[in-house]
Amino acid sequence: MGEKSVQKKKYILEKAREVFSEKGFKDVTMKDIVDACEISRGGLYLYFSSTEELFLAVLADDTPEDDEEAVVAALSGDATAGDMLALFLKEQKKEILRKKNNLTTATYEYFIAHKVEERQNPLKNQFDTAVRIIEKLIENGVDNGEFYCENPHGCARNLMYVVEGMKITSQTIGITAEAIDKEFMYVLTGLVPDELNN
Amino acid sequence: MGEKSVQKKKYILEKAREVFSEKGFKDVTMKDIVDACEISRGGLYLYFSSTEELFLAVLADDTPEDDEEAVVAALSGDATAGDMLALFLKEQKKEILRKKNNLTTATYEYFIAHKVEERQNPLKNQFDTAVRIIEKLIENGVDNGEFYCENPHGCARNLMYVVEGMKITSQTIGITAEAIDKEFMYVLTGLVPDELNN
Amino acid sequence: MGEKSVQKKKYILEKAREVFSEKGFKDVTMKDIVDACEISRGGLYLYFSSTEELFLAVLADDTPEDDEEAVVAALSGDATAGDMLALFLKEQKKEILRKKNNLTTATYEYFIAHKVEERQNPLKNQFDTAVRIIEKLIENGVDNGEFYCENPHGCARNLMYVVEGMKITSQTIGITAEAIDKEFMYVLTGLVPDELNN
Amino acid sequence: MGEKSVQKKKYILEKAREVFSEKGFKDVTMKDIVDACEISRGGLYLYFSSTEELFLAVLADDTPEDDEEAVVAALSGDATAGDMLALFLKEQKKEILRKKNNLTTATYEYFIAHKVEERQNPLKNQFDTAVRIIEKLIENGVDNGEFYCENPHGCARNLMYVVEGMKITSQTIGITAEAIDKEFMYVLTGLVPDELNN
DNA sequence: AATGAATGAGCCTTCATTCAT
DNA sequence: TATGAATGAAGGCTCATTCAT
Repeated sequence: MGEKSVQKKKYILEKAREVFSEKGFKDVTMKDIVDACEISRGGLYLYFSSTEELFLAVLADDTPEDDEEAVVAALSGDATAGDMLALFLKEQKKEILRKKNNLTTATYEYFIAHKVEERQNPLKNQFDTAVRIIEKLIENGVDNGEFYCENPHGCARNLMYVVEGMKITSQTIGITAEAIDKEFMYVLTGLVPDELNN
Repeated sequence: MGEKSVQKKKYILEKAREVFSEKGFKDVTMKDIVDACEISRGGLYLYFSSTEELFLAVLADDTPEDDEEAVVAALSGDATAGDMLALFLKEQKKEILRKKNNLTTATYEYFIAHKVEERQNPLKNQFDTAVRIIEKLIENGVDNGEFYCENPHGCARNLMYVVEGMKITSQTIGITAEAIDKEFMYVLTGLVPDELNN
Repeated sequence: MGEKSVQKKKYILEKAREVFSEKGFKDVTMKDIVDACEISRGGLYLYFSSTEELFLAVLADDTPEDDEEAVVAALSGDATAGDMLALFLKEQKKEILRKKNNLTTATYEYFIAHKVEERQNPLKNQFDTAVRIIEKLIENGVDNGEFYCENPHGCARNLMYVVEGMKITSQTIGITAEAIDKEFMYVLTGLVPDELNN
Repeated sequence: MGEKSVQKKKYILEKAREVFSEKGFKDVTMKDIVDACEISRGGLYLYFSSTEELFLAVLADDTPEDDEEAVVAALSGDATAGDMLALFLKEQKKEILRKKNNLTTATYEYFIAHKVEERQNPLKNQFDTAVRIIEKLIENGVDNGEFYCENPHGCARNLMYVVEGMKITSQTIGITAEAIDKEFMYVLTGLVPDELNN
């Protein structure tokens, strides 16, 4: 596959991303992709042979770097732990509320229907990565007295389950920005040393 | 609709429940239901005209009572608050891990794809009901010294988001009984008065 | 499947027979059958789900009785053995030359491509039945002095291989009525007692 | 077309032969050939523009010489007529039973579906050539007293129909080495002078 | 000569939905 | 009420064939 094909493959993935973000996973047909890309049916099959394959490629296309960026930002910045945690939560909030170009629905639909080996499950990897980042942040915060926490790992994991809970709630029930803030506030309050809470 | 029809409708819902619990929502066709019920295609349409309608009816069929039972049990029992909360969490755990006759997948699939008016969203109602129950339990616990908690409502809500997070995680990534226990333990630890934690 | 459906199934088989006799087996698509029957695509699938299934049904539909008739005619008639053998060969000739409503092409195409358990192979059964019939005829002829033959079974088998050879030759190279006559004559000459040959 | 092109054409035919011998004729697509040759789609079309053209070229590529060789061998050898006929039949038997690199299936599929002018029909030519060879052999045998036969041409033709019959039987029903031997034996017995048969 | 991306026709198959009985 | 045959739209997929490079 030459240089040109690589371009086209990228182009298809871009368009596919739009389609998945709009229709989720299960409702998307190869025809939808074909229409979105304005190419021929056969043309699409030269690059991808199923919506499954396409979706995994879309996912692979954008998650790794993002994670890496986040990790780098989290560990190398010289902001305080509190600032960084706040930043992280702000990102999560944006993600939870994001309307356009949001693969959450498609991702849930896909992974609900396709049981995947843990090792290769990108959701698992994202979750674990996030937990590690938060844990590190909390530890830093504890070290310099910003936070009080006896079990940073447990706390980080707990926070991520809350985030997951809000993500899915946002998809199925709906959630407001205020509700997210309130929730994060609740969690953060538990981290702040008692003397500062008063 | 006569007595007979009511019977038949119930029968169809029972069978439909089995189908949804096995295949989720999106993969279920009217034909699947017809086959499961061993009735005619036309016959099914006399009662339900789409899988959407059917699924909502299935949901309506079994959630209300269950919730009610739970509420009643929670408020009228004479067990301690701690026992009752433990019981509640045990139920949640069972639900999260349950393999057979589990509508979770179908429910997620349905409500991810169908945005529903908040008021009529059964997931919303279940969530809120659960929060109220837990809140009440915590308050009771605080009153009699079993628990320590400055914000019972926030704590209850937080717990439910964690539960939601674990539910969806169980569907998409997978989760072990141990992981659930650890998580519940973490939350409960935060509720126990400090002097008891040591 | 009710009375009506049985009618329709018969109707489809009739039409399918025409299609197979015109186009052979491999070139026939479900669409060809649909068009010939003037029914809907889905309609056809209610009765048959592949051209393979259809073709086997077409075959099953007309071979058994024919064979039986032949057997009965061959063994119960009161014509001489010579007359009956001549009749049999005349039938074979007609079959070899038949243009319309001829499943030979389709049959060859089908069984060349689909290896079938010997027991269930209709071609095998037809061949063996024919051999038995001829053998019986020859034996009768020998008994009453019409024929001379030391190995009726071998002779019958040989004759059938010749018939098979002419059938396939007719399909691939082409064969004339004269060529068939000449060939049958050659075989028959070997059966007639020497004194009559001169 | 330069020297180089001739080489490539030969190469393609070799590979095509393998494909046809494995898949018959009708199931072979241009893509199959392209894949087998590991050349480009467009590249193949420079040499052959359909599987029909390819198949005819494959046939033309290997039959003429073989026949010629056979003829030469049959007429120039100094073996006895009986030995030579036995050799010929042994070759036929090998051909009938041959599994690998066997164009029989493809050939039947092709010529069943494509009616060809007699003159240009390679099957016709092969058949006629074979008949001539056998006829000659029998005549030689009769001349030197090995055989007894009043109609060498008829006998040769008959033998070839039997061979054809066994070939197609081998494709559609299946045939054993023993069945072939038995059949050849039957035919040969008819050629041996009576005094030798006892 | 050679490549291989691209096209679009064409077949397969499944379903929701209707309707005569 | 209940049946189930029938329809036709829709999506999946594969190929022969072309064409710009």
